[in-house]
This record gives sequence, C-alpha cells and structure tokens, in this order.
Amino acid sequence: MAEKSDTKEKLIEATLELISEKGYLGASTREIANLAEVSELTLFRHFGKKEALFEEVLNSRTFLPRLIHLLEEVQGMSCREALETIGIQYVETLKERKRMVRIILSEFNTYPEKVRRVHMRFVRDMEKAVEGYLEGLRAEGKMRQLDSGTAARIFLRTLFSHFVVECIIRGRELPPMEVAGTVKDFVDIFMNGIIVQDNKE
Amino acid sequence: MAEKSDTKEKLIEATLELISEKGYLGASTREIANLAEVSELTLFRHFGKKEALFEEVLNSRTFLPRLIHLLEEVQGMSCREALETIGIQYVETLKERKRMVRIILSEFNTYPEKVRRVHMRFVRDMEKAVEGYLEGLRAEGKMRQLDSGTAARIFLRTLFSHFVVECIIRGRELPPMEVAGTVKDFVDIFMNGIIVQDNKE
DNA sequence: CTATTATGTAAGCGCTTACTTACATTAATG
DNA sequence: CATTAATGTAAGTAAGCGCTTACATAATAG
Repeated sequence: MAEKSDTKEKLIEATLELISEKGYLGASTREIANLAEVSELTLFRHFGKKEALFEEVLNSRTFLPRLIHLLEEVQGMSCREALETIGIQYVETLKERKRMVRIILSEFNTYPEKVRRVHMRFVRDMEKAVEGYLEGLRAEGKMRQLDSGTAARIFLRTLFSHFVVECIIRGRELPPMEVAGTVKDFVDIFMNGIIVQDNKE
Repeated sequence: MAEKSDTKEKLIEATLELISEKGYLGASTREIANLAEVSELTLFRHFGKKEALFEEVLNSRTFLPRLIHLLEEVQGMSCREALETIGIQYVETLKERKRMVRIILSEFNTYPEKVRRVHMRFVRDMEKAVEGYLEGLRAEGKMRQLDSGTAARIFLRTLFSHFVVECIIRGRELPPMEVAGTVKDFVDIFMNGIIVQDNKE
C-alpha cells in the first residue's frame, strides 16, 4: 500500500468539522474531501456513500474521556468540592466535544435514531454516575430524601443548558475561569436552595 | 384582487413547519409552496428569495403569549406556588413554540445573527421577569443573598434543558401532568437544595 | 519483478435546487 | 367595462449535488 492509511481518520475529522458547521446537507462530499486533502473519489471508495461516512463520524467519537474515573477522584472531597469538580469536568468535556453536541442538536432531523443513540450513550453513563454519587450522599445522611436520579438529571441538565446557550447559541468561548464561577454559583444553589433556611448552625 | 391575501401567512406557516422538520436546506421551495397550497411562483413573488422568507418566519412568531402577565397573576401566591406556576407556564410555552425552538437549535449555522436575535428576544424578557420576581423575594427577606440574575438564569435554563432533551432530542410528547411533576421536583430543589439543613422549624 | 493496494485526475450522469420568463386566468376596483 | 392586482401553469436555466466510470500512478508485499 502507499502510505499506511490515516486517510479514513482525516476524512472523519473533516466531516465532523464541516457537518458541525454547515449541517449534514450543507457539507458537500467535495468540500469534505478537500478539507481532508484527499480526492472525492477516495471518500467514496472508503465509505461508499455520504450517509455511511456520517454514521462513522457519529460512532467514532466517544464522550467520557476522563469522566469515567471522576467519581473515584472525588471520593475524599467534601460534598461541595466534589460537585464542583464533577460540574467543571462535565462542562469542560462538553466544550471539547462541542462539534458533536452541535451535530446532535442540529441533525436529529437527518437520522433521528442514530443521533439519539449518540446522545443517550453519553448522557446515560453520566447520569448514572452522578446518581451513584448522590445515592452515597443520601446513605451518609447528608442528602434529603430526594430521588437521586431526578436530582442527578437536574444537576447535569442545568450545566448542559448553560453550555448550549452560552457556547452554541451565543457562540461564546467560555473560558475555564468563567466555567468555574458559574458552576460554583450553581452548586451553591443546588446544595442549599435559594430560600433562607431558619437556624442553620 | 382575487381573494384577500392570507397567502403570505400560509407560506410562513408552511415554512415554519417544514424548516423545523427538515432544516433550512432540507425544505425546498417547491415543497413549501405545495404545503401552503399555492404555486412556487407565488412564493417568489411574495418574498423574492428563500432567505427572505426564512427571515420573515423568524420575525413573525413571537414568544411570550401569556408569560407577559404571568408575574401579576403570581403576586398573591406563596413562593413555591409562584415558582411552580412560572415554571409550568414556561415549559408549556416552549412546547407551543416547539418548532421555533427546533429552528433556533438547528439553524444557527444558516444565519447565526438572525437566529441568535430570535433567541435573545425570547430569553431576555423571560430572564428579566423572573429576576424581578426573585428580587422581590429577596427584598422581603425570603431569599438568601444571591445574585437574582444568576438564580433566574439557573431556574429557566434547567427547565429549558429539560424541554430540549425530552421533547426535542428524545422526541417525547411531555404531557402536562408530567411537566407539572418535573417542575415540582425542580422547584423543591431550587428552593431548598439537596442538602439536609439543620434545625428547620 | 510482478501483483496488489491505495490513491489520483478528469469527465460526466442524472437529479434537484433556487429562481426566472412568458403567458393566461380570475376577481375585485374604479 | 376596463384596469389592476393576485394568482396560476408551463417551461426552462445555471448551478450544485451525490455518485460513477475510465484510466493513470506510485509504493509496498510476496
């Protein structure tokens, strides 16, 4: 063979980039091939059709880079510290996977089931993880008698929404310092609520 | 003239429907005209080009149907009752404007500034409103010393995210009963936090 | 050295798209 | 009744799309 093939990877990367910017229909196979610096024909030789290429893009990128070991890291910490750490890592992961999130939000029309599967793959693990942590808190008597699944979903979705609005809709950059601040504010409310509680010791 | 013109309105409605389902590029002018039951030429006679039609769709639909008077309705209520009412009405409004929300999420690529403007128009008013309500709570000494803008954003974005994930990504219907339940759970956490507070009277 | 494999260039096919032109019809307006 | 405004039908244009075919090239594997 001529040059051991990172061709597929270059095509997948280019596709991810272009579809996240222009949408599935807006990203033409010609343009994808150009960005990947291969000929359009090579694209079709590798993937047969555009849809198959898109599908490989969806399956090629996993979320959960460091999130998977996050719960161990967090064991020794105080509750507040732990939630802040989880929250920050979560938003930072969303930032890294920004292009994929954009595709998920834009292309449920194109191939709803496939796109939905990608979303689920990411979200379910993450929710389970946080749910597990909260369950632990409750067992220690630190959390009120709340459904930990519900609480976990609220925790993650608030941060997800923050990311979507600021980063994707408004197109802002969201520097780490700001993320940390936002998460801190949120964790405070998530833990203590907004209401004045009487006689806190 | 032949038949006083609701033609424009029919075209705008058809465009909203199709673009929200198939995206800007996926919704062809032929198909839009068919759905509106006018000829494609009529579409171009009214709007000149597809982009102008899309722009009118963005500007034609306002959010805030009943939300604008919501804060008055809520005056006599308890804090919990008020937040639940606001939350439910907010999610129900999102449900009604589902097609517009889909467009906002999918088409920031097509015409970013215009789409962003639509989002801002909706969100800013709503955030200001809730912020005002929370400010009132704090003045009465019922809310802790928190930034009411931050708290308002957290309140609304959590519900926004819930709607996006369940209704748009997962494609669920979200019956009113379920909305009420979800909002109730969330308001509880938003008010009191998840942590056991000592010596509540 | 030869066969194979990965790639390239170039031309193009059939289709759809946004948009146009030319001409006809119909109904209200003055 | 004549004009005008709103629509229709039909045909077509130039461009872009996904995808294919035919043929050439260069490097590796056996």
